[in-house]
Parts: sequence; structure tokens; C-alpha cells
Amino acid sequence: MKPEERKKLILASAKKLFSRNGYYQTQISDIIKDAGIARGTIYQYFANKEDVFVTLAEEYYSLWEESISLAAADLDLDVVNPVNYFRHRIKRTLFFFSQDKDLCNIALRVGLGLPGEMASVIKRFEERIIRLLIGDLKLGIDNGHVRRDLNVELTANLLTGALLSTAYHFYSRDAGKAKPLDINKTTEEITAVFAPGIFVKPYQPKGK
Amino acid sequence: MKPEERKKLILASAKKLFSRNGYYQTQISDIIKDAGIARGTIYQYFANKEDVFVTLAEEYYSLWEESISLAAADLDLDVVNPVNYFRHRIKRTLFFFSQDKDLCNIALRVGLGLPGEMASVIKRFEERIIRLLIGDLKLGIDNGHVRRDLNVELTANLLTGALLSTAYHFYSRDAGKAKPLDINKTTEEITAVFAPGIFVKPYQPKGK
Amino acid sequence: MKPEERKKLILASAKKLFSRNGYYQTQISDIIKDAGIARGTIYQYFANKEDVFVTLAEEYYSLWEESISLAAADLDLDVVNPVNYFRHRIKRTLFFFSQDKDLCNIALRVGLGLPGEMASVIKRFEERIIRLLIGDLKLGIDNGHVRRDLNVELTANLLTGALLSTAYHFYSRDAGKAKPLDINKTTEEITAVFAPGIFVKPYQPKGK
Amino acid sequence: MKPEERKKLILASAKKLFSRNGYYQTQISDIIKDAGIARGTIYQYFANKEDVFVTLAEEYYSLWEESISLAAADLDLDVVNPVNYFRHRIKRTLFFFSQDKDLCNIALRVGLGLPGEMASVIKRFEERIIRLLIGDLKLGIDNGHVRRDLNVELTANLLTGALLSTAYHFYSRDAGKAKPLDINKTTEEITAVFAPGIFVKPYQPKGK
DNA sequence: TATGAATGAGTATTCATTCAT
DNA sequence: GATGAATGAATACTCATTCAT
Repeated sequence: MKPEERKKLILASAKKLFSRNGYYQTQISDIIKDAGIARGTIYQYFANKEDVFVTLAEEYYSLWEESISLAAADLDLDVVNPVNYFRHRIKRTLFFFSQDKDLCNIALRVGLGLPGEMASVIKRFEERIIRLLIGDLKLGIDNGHVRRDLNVELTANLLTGALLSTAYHFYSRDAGKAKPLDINKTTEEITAVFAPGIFVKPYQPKGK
Repeated sequence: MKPEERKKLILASAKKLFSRNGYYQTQISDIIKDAGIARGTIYQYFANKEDVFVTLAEEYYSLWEESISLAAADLDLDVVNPVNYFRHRIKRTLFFFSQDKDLCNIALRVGLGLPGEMASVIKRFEERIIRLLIGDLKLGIDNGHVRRDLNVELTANLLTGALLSTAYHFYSRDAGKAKPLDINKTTEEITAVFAPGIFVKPYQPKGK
Repeated sequence: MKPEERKKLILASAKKLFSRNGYYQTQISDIIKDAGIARGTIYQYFANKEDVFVTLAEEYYSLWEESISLAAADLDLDVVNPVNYFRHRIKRTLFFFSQDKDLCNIALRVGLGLPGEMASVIKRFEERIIRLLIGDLKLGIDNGHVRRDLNVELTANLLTGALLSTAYHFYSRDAGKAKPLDINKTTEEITAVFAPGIFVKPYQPKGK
Repeated sequence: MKPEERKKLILASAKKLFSRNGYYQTQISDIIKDAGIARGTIYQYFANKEDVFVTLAEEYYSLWEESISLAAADLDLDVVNPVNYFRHRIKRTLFFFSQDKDLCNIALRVGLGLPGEMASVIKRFEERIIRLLIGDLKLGIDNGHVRRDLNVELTANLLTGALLSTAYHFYSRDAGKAKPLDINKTTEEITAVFAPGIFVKPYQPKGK
């Protein structure tokens, strides 16, 4: 097996176990047993347990950045109206988290309250989306689409909290009871809740 | 010193340390050193480290329940209009979390991703507020104040996520950079974002 | 309550608990709870946990000595024949241990393998009975009742081991399955096993 | 060093220390210091301290079983008379315990009065020999060699108690004062004490 | 004398990490 | 590179004993 494959194998096991049991409840022993490798091998790919976690989180963060870029690239900004852009952001975010229950769990629960660098990596997710939304909203204000008196920072926070909380509740590993949401429909419903309070023009449900 | 006082002393030290360093980074040694008691003493009041955490969380949850009851008792429901009621909920929640940075940190970050009973206690906060909001929204629909087509469960989730995220960002121990918000003003701003998408009648900013 | 009574109360609880759970599995907490006294009180009557055990064992040993004396006093040595004397020793021993399951357990199991003074106190039981039997056998040899070539020390050991083992198996707290023996009948059976190998004259079953 | 050797090393240290100081007076620290290994190493071979003890006892019990089998295999049952068979049992038992002072101490003293599984393992020794003797005696009765009216269970108990007590007194680590017995001579003496009370035919000293 | 809260030395056990093979 | 036996610092928890009230 090639080194890069083995590294992925380890990360896959770590992801599964961190997600299910949390960082401290997951032992190196568990990971190597699940990955089917020897105790020493994991230290050939990672400096220590924390490094496994951070690597995992950073890879996910990269995917996330990529997904966000796609979100922007996806749209023809000239023809798209502001609400549609907003709609798209929401959809992309939900879609991203819905793809991997385990990573969703790690980024949205397990990673919170961890010490040192691990916390920082995880915090970046939230900070990144907040910064993004702040940019969106400021642009909207400049273009006259968004209410001038909107508290941009607070609103970005509200939106982020709302989106991540929703993602966790409906797409995480723990989301046993709640049935996975239909992303298109949910996007529309979230837009329906937020758009009227944010945008200047009366909000029009999609397709009308 | 009376037993009850000493117990409070221990909980105070634990709260401070759990909040700053997290559950696993906080050693029993740290707590007893901070509380100025002997190693054995803490085990006269608590079965084990987990029990310290759970007791802390449960006391906080009781305050929280009490605060919620007050929120309702506060208002003269006959004269109050639906949006004002909503406004009040938000204000109360923000006010509650703003009162204790440490507990805010514990309930909103440190406690997440913990194993066993500790997780359940912490989850209750979120579940409780979601259930409350679901009740509010359903009532609003029955009374004709809230949009009939609103996805009640989703919206309650959005609101809860938004509120708790905001509380954490502006009132927690980690909220170093962000200056503490003025609660009245913030309440108004949050209401301004959510009300138009939730209520039937056009939203009227307070005092107009 | 008078001091002496309270001391007995404590010893009674200790006896019960040591017998059931062993020395190390019995905590001071268990004893005081069972005795219904405060933690500090036990230290007004005993120097420490070991002292409780030793006191218990020594009281029992005194009873034991007393019982042995009675055994001798009981008999009219002039008219009694040697085998009857032997018979009497056995009966007395069995009777003594059959009277208190808990003490039987402590002297015959719990006390063995304990460190320091506790072991010595317990060992005395065995040593005492061995010395006694050695005396008996030597006297028997001098009087021509016992085989001259008998290894006295070894035989005393065999007899003691046999008697104490039997006492434990049939009278201790753990002797759940075995039904308590009828002492007269058992004495006769034991005599029937040992007497022929020890005494010079052919052994005569009692009553013949 | 091979794993199996190291395990034996640990067991050797544990045996020595348990035998001298008892189970509770022996610390894990003592064992690892004596074995010259690191603290964690012992837990690679044993689940916990109790497991060390139980493993020790069980290995000893296996040797014991093996020794018993040999005892039977040793004899040409056709030519051997019943008393010789009995003689052989006694000799084998004494021989077995005389071989290892430490194990003798553990099985006959230290192990008694221990809690849980440890007690059960130790109890097996006694139970096994009792069952064996019961079998022997019953067979003897069927063949007409042993007294029909003998209380088989009681006699097996007497014999076991006598043998184990003798083994402990003369071969254990604590048997400082008593000089180790010559097994052949002792076997003959024990036979001389028991045989006349058990067998039908007049007992003949060996070699006459 | 009785109490019971406080004490802290003592101890088993865990688990990430290392390193010789 | 891979292995897995060995390591030992770290840590929670116990429980006999003390002593101020």
C-alpha cells in the first residue's frame, strides 16, 4: 500500500472514531485497531494524536473553502439577484455538511471545547462563514439591496448560528430522530425566514 | 464553614477552571488547589469529577428554567402583542447568558462533545429552548399571527442556533475581542431580522 | 448507653462484617454505619482498625481457653478412659466452633494471611490446640494408652488440621451447602477414624 | 526477552512477594521493582493486580491437577493393594506442596479470605482433593476394603484438613522452626494414623 | 464523650509515545 | 517503512485517621 493511501486509511478510522466517541474517548489503540495497522505506524504519518485531529480538520476545511469557491463560481453574478445569491449560500452550506455525517459531527460538536490548536482549527469554520456573510451583507448594502440599518456583524452571526445549528440537527451522526431534510426545500424555507428581515425589496418566494 | 458553602466554593472553582481550560484539561488537583481544600474533601461533596460537572450544569439549568418562567410571568399576555412576546423571549435569553461568562462558556462550548451523562445535561439547554419556541410558534399560527406555511421545527432550530451562537460570541469568556452588546439594542436588532419572516403583519420597529 | 455496651456494639458489627467481607473489604465506614455511631466514636474505643480486629480475636481466644478448661474440668479423670477423653476433646472443639458462624469464619479463614499482629493472634488458636494435643498424646504414651512409636507432633498437627477443617466446612458462614452436623454423631465418627491409629487397645465404639 | 519469559518473570516476582507479604501488602510497585520492569509493562501481561494473583493460582492448580494424574498413572493398579494406593495419595500430596514454599503459602494461607474470584480459585484446591478422596473411599467401600459404616464425606474432609495443615506447617515459607520432613517417613506415619480407622483389614506397616 | 467534616498519603491504572528489531 | 513491547508520567480516587466543635 502506498504511503498516501495508508495515511488516508488512518484518517478515515480517526474520523469515524472521533465522530462517534469524541477526541478524548478515542484512544490511539482504537484508531490503529480500526485501521488495521501497528502502533508505531501511526507515528510515521502523524506527529501525535493532536496532529491526527488537526490534519483531519484542516483537510475538511480545505474542502469547505473549495466548496465555497464553487458556490461563487457557480453563479452568473450579473443575472443573479441578491436573494438568489443568498439562497445559494444557504444551499451550499447545507449541502456541504450533509455530505459527511462524521465530519459534520466533528466540526460542529466534538471539536468545540478542545484545547490549543485543535480549537483554533475548528473555530475557523465558523469564523470563515461569518466573514463571508459579512462581506455579502456589506456588498448588499452598498448595492442598495440590503437594509442600510442592518447590524451586519450581528446578522452574520445569527445566520451562521442558525445554519450550523440546523446542519448539526439534521445532518450529524447524532441526528437519529430527525429525518434528513430535503435541501432544496429547506433552503427555501430558511430563505423565507431570513430574507424579509434582511433585504429591502419584498421577498418573493422562488418560482413565483 | 458550612457544608453548603463549601460545596458552592468547590463549584465556583470548578466553574472557573472548566470554563477556561475545558473538562479534560482541568484536573482535580487544579480544582482543589483553587478552592483551597484537601484532596479528599472534594469527594465528600461529589462522587467524582463527572459529578462536579453534572452538578454545575444542572444547577445552571435550574436557573435557566427559572429564568424562562419569569420571562413568561413578566408579561401581561392580554395586552402584549405577539411580536413583543417574541422580543421578550430573545431579551430574556440574551440576558441570561450574559450574566455569567463562565457558565455561558461551559454550556455553549466546553460541554459539547463530552461523553455520557455530561452531554445529556448540556443538550437539554438547546432542546428546552427549541421546544419552547416550537410551542410559541404553533400558538402564533393558531392565533393567526404567524405565517401558516412556516416550518415550525426548522424555524425553532434556526432561532435557537442564532440566539445561542450570538450569546456565545458576545458574552462568553472567549469573547475577548467583541465588546459586550447592549441587550436592548441587540434584542431589537434580532427582532428586526426575524420578525418579518415569521409574522403575518408587517413588522413595526418598537417605539414607532 | 454505657461505654462497655457501646464497645460490644462496635465489636458485634465488626464481627459480622469482617466475617462476611474479610478484613480489607470491610471499611471503617461500614462498621460505623452498621453500629449506628459516628466516625470519630470508634476511635474512642479502639486505637485503629487493626485494634478492632485484634480485640475481636483476643476475646474469642479467651472464650476458647475457657471452653478448653471446661472441657478438662468436665471430666472425672479417674474414671474416664483415654479414648473417652479424646472423644471429649473433639466434641468440645466442634461445639465451640459451631456456636458462632462469624467467629468461626474469622478464625479459620479471614484471619489467615493477614499481616502483623493480626496473624499472630489468629495463629494462636491453631498453636494452642496443637500444644494441647501434644500434651494429651505424650501423657497417653506415658500411661501406655497410646502407641509408643507415634510421631506426636505430626499427629497433633493432623488432628488439628482435620478438626479445624471440619469445623470450617460444616459450621462457618460459608458452609451454605453442607447441613450442620450433629455434634455427638460427628464426634463419634471422628473418633472412629482416629482412635484405631492412635491408641494401643482396639477401639471400641461408644455404647458397646 | 521473549514475552512468555517476561510474563514468567513477573509471576515469579509476584509469587515471592504475595507469599511473603500477602496480597494487600504487596503493591504493584513492589512487583515491578522486583521484576525490574516499568510500571506499564505489567499491564501488558495482566489486566490488573487481581489477574496476576488468579493467573498464579491457576497455573499452580494446573500443576496440581497434573501431579494428581501422575499419582494415578504411577501405580500398577492391579498389583497395588488399597492401603498402598492411599499411601501413594498422601505421598504425592506432600511432595507436591513441599516443592514450592511460596506457592504453598499462597494456596494455604494468603489466598484464604480473599474476595471474589481469587477466593474461588484457591478454594478449588481443597475441593478438588476432597472430591478425589471421596471417590477413593467410595471405591474402597465397593471393593470391600474400606469400612462400610465410614462417613465418607466427613472422612475426606478430615484427611484433607490433616494433609493440608501438615503441608503448611512443614513446607510453607512460614515453617521456619519446623525442619522439613522426610516425605517417605512422614507418609508412613500419616498412613499409620489413618489406615487403621479407615480400612477393614488390619493395617500392615510397609516393608513388614 | 460524641460528632462528622476535613485530611492527604497511598495506590492502581491509563495511554500517548518511543525505539530496538 | 513497519512493528509492537516497553515505557513512565500523569491522574482519579480511596479510606484510615484526626481534631475542632
